Amino acid sequence: MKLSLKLEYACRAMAQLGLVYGQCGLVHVDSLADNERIPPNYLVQILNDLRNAGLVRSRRGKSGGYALARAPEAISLREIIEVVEPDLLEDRVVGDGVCGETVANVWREIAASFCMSVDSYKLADLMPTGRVEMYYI
Amino acid sequence: MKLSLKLEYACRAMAQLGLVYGQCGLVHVDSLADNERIPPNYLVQILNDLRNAGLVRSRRGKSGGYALARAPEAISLREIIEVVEPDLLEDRVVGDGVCGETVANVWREIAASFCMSVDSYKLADLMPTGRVEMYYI
DNA sequence: GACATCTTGGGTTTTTCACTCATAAAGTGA
DNA sequence: TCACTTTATGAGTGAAAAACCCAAGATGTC
Repeated sequence: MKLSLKLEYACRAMAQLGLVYGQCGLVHVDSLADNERIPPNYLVQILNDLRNAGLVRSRRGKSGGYALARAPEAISLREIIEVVEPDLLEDRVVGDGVCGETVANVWREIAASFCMSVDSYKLADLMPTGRVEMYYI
Repeated sequence: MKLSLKLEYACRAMAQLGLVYGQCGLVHVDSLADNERIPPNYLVQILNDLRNAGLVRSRRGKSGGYALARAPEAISLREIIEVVEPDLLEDRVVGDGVCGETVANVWREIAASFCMSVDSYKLADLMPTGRVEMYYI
């Protein structure tokens, strides 16, 4: 399963936000970037996309930062993929030539089962459960 | 499901070869390329890979060409992927940061289910069943 | 108003994709 | 043996995408 760095970053950042969900404090980009080893400048773009999609909310200025817009159990992995790498969910098969149709049909089935799979995973499944070493700022 | 052109070409070419399996004649590259709308020069490379992997056999010179090495029912979609785009089957997750581990675990599960899925599809499933318009040379 | 933080848009570097082309190797038929 | 046909192989190329970096602006808090 070839997943892009961008998608992995998004999953990790969301999981990290999930860990502090309910503590009603916002997390800074730099904090997220440090904890998950993500280039800060790149993470900003990803968080921006997630915010525009309504998965994350943010505030500017001093004591600004990011937080989940919903509970980790209410956000599916599929929603994250949809924001960051929508092509992974759509089945883009050309379907040209004599066997194009049948080949495309098979891939459509495979894609459908993949979609169902990522839809059943929730953000909570991406979060570590036990005691986690975290550095709050 | 974002599949590369190369993989789709491979599926279509293999399916096309499957259609003439058992007729003990070899198919030319140009014939395959025409029937499946694939750039001939590119198709040569793909067929070469498939041959090195033992999925296809070939002969040069006049009356040369390509044919399946096994029956369409005995070749799984997974084998084709393994040759043309192996990254799709391996789960390349970095797994860095605080949530890297858990995120990687989830993707491993998803990848495993994907592998099983493509393993259950056979080349025969990619071939059109009814009467097909084909131009034999 | 000073400062910290998010926001936005553009730019850059590296890699991958999807080919093309030239040349070599090998088989066929005369 | 020679001409011809077909596959074999490796190098090269143009465009696009991936993975970033940076700067200037907007918006908060103190």
